[in-house]
Amino acid sequence: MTTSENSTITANSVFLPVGYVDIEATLDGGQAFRWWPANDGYRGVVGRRVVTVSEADGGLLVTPVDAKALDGLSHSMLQYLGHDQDLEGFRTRFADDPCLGPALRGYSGLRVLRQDPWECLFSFITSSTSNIPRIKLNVGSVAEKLGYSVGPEARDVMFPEPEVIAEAGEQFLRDLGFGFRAKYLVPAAEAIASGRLNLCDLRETSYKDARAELIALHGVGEKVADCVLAFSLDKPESFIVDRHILRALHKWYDLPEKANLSYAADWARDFFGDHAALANQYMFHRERLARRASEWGGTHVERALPEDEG
DNA sequence: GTCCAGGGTGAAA
DNA sequence: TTTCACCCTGGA
Repeated sequence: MTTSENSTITANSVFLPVGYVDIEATLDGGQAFRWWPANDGYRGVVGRRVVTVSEADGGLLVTPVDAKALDGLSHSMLQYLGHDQDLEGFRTRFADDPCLGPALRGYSGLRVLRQDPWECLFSFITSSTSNIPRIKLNVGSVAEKLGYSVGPEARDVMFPEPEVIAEAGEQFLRDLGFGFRAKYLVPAAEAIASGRLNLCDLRETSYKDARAELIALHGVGEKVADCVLAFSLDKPESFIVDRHILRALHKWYDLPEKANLSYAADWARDFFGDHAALANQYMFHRERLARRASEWGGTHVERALPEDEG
């Protein structure tokens, strides 16, 4: 067993001392779409590795399916989990915020992921007028059909390269149930395959310029662009507004009556600054819990502790 | 069985 | 600035 400041490695897994992380809300809460429940945790693909992630005391336990894949695993996982983000600064700054304060005390384990930009872009173009179960179905099926296998199960695949998607073509995606989104996905794949657009370069580009480059793609509007910027391109100042978030902003903050989605996003970026993406996730999660509670005929109550399993 | 909403976007009015 | 078509899947 070896120990470092960042992780503890045992025979077949790595412990990441990253504090409490709510893996269901973080990995399966609408940021990423290819994590599946497995042995008291979630199984998915990060880089070239199939891993199982489970919550452990004071952090996360990460177990690669291939036991030889331990080298560099903790670094890769810390990157993926956005561990370099300013979570502490965010917690301190918004501890007394009327919306975020209770959210932070109730479920502190949310993180903003740092995903592969191409898979992220593909997923959020797919998300247009869709819902999470269907996005998972679509993204999962194209991955299984075209992705490079890196493990024993059908889902253990790397997301197909843009070249492969471009080659497969629009009809292929339509046949998989992508609907009208297929006509956006193939040109996007071609733009990246041809080198006309380099997604990873956008990590070094300013928020504003990177956003403009994404929106230039057909099928990518402000909402999808902000998802990709927040969840894969290192833009913590990104803020995603859908109608639920818009309602939350009106409810908790003094937003002008006439504010539309676009105005609200500008306002939120200005208000939350470099913590906008984190604020966004906590707000979204709070709204989602509240909605779920009301659908079940009750009211959402803030909890002091995460999910105590009965 | 029908009806409808779902983390939108682009084009036309 | 507002309205509408676009595909289709799961839940009510």
